[in-house]
Amino acid sequence: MATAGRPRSVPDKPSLDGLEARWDETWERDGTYRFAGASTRDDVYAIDTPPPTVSGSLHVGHVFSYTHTDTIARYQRMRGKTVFYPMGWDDNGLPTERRVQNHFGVRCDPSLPYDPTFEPPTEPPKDQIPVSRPNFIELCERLTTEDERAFEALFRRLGLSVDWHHLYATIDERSRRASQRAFLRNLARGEAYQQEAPTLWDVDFRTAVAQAELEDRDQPGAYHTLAFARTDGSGDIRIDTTRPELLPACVALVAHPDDARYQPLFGTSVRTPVFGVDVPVLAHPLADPEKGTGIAMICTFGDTTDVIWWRELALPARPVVGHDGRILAEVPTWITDEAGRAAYSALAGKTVKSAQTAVVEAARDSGALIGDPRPITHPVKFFEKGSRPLEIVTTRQWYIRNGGRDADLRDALIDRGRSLRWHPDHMRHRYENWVAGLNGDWLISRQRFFGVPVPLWYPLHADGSVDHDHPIAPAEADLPIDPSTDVPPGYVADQRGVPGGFAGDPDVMDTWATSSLTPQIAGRWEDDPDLFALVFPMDLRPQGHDIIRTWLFSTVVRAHAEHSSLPWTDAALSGWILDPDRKKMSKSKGNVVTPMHLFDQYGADAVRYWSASARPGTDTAFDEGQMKIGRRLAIKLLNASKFALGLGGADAPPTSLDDITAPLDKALLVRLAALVDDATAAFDGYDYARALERTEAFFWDFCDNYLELVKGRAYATQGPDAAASARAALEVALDTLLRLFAPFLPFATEEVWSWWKDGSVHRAAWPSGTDVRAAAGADADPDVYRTACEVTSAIRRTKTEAKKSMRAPAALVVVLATATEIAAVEAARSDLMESSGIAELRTGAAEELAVAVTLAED
RNA sequence: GGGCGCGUAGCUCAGUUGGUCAGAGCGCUGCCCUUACAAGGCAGAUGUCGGGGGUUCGAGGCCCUCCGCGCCCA
Repeated sequence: MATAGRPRSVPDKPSLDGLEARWDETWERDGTYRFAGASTRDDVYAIDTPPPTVSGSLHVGHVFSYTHTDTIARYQRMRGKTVFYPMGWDDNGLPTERRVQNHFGVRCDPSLPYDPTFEPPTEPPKDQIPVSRPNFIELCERLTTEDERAFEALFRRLGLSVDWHHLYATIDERSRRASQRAFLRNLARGEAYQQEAPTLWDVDFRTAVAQAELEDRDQPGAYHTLAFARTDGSGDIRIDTTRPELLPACVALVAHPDDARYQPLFGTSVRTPVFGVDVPVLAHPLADPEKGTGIAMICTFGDTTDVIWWRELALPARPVVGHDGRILAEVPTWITDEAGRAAYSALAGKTVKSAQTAVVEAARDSGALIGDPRPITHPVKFFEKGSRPLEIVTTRQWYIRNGGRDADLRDALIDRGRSLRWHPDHMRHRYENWVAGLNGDWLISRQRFFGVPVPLWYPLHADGSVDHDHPIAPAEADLPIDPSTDVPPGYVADQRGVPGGFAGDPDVMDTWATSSLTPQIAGRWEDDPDLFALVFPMDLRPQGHDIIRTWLFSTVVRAHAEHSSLPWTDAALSGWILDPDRKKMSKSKGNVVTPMHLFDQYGADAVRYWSASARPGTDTAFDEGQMKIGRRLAIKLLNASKFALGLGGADAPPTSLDDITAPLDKALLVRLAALVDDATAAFDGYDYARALERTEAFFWDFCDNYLELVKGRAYATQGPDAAASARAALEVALDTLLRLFAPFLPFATEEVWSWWKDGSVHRAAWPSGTDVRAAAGADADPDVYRTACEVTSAIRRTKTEAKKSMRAPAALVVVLATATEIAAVEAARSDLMESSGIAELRTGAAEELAVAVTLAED
């Protein structure tokens, strides 16, 4: 804390302009934020930075949440940690796939071999050129380079203290290797398995999707009442359904076992209208007696409840919807009735929507439709990126166990969540609710083309069919591999696709299957064991609260499986940016604010100030007003610093802590020590907003009151010793405040630091309350400061009410107060008299502080 | 329907274990060209702390209940 005796260079007119470019360059040149390595894990603070989707556009949400993390990173660095703060780009997945297709006019065809000479045409052609998956990945990396530059420029402008030497991309070789290695180890341990099963399916993307990627959307629909004739001829049973088009896939009717209305019918059978298929009437507790007529038709498969009924009641599978979302062309064998077969033929090839119209017409004609359809609005499951309702089709898929079908694993994962420190704490409920509500394992295979390939091949039987039961895995040393191009051990390329040969797994993995390994990817798991040992498990996962069920949970699943640990000790959940109408800001809503102009207008420190003002986890309205305040704060910091450092000129004699003798100065510092303790505790609890708020409040008071009180004395109007006390206290205060502000205002604080100190404030030590308290001295009395401020405030009020200038002299000020307060006034007497222009200051005893001011005659 | 969060000045929000806790900033009003700062400074006004019960000597802070808003999950 001792101040260096270095010549000062305080500018005449401090300014925020140009600070960002200048300091970014200096920090880069000096390696200020480089991860220099450390001797032990305890010396390191490692951050699992969220890789932004680089094919998305820049928006203020990026500056918002990344600022929160950066304040923590800077705090930890100042606490003496070697901070591991990498950056990643998320270029793996559907958004990039679509961009690459459109930009280059290509499409990925994994059946093609890699062409090392391929060059896309300069203009995208009308018809997309099919290219191999490795070629497609190369084009992705080429295209995203420019997006990455834009993101890096943004983050540098924002002043993120990221170590840009630790950069990864989720489709790069390192990520593919980690992703495939983790999968193969899951497979070897039995945590990954394949299964042919009903699967939620997006008919537009033509891929399976996982439970975590679902969302319910309210959709218009209609209840249709259909009459099923009892096969014993004793009447009919009426059911309500919103999906009459699935009538040909009906395998049973089901009612609640306790439902007296239907109990007599259990075990009997009915005939489906229109299609004439006999199906049983069964009992199952999931049937809701309150819903519709209380009895439902089970179709394979209309929704996830159908899947449960199908499994638990051991029903046959009668699929009628194809992977394209259209009714299968071939008339099913289970429809034997001639009229039924004719009715089905009329549906073949129709979308489910037009099939519904056709079935309803047919049912109406046959008299099976009772009354008119009754419109309703109901929640329907969608792929979160999709535009049509999901269907359920039976396909072979790869799964990773996540506790959805195993109570022990689920409990273990819930325990992991409980031992994670959540900021804010209540976010842990989202995790627990999600894990407790899982109803299946994590489906990781996707029938897409771009992504990390499932790293497996399969032998082909003599008849050319695929032997899924004996997958062939590559050696870890060969990773990453692409089974569409690489040849499995023991085979030659010519055997691809021929009977007795091999076939590559055509699927890629879910992007979360790779993103769930960001701690391993960033920490160079297995590629650099020394680094990995220093950074894993990491300290912090910062992320949005909307992806707890996906990113956070899946990362916990992978670390639990591979490392038997949590991937990090702390998770900090940031909120969303809302537009002024309090709607979530998102690209699809078209209410996104791009950030670059905000830096031009307010400066990076100001934008950071707005971000850091938001409490952790709180959704926050976009507010340029806050940025104006932040800008004012940064300018104020420059100006106040100029004043404090400019006293006595550039070659003012160095001060020492021993110079601090004035009670008012001691009082300021003892209050400052309390602030340091407060800000430190706030940061230790990940509450950067509180640390900022306290520091800011102290600083404004410091400027408005302390600086005004000591200004004259600091100019040496009361002699050199009194001046030295003020200057020394000012330096301690400024030194401390700069450090406290450094995580929030990295540019302004660094600028001021450079006026009088060597090195970077961002590598300086976080202040110690104990040290500041020691500088204040054991006899420091905070009441001196408080009382002096109250008296000053009263005098100012009098002058304001009299419409006088603050410089107007006061002939007489009488302070009536308690003995303690009078002692305080006496201790600050000379500063009070000088700062308020008091000719005569008297005191008198009273129970409450009262200040009587007589202004001088004009 | 279940879980979680939130309702405090016109606006945006602080108020950590119940006892100067009724606050800050913006906005508004008035004053001041004060030698760090006029893209400033000083000062001022504004609230049955969502409603109603309860616990307590004492409640924005605790308990119950109701109303409204948001998010997550069914």
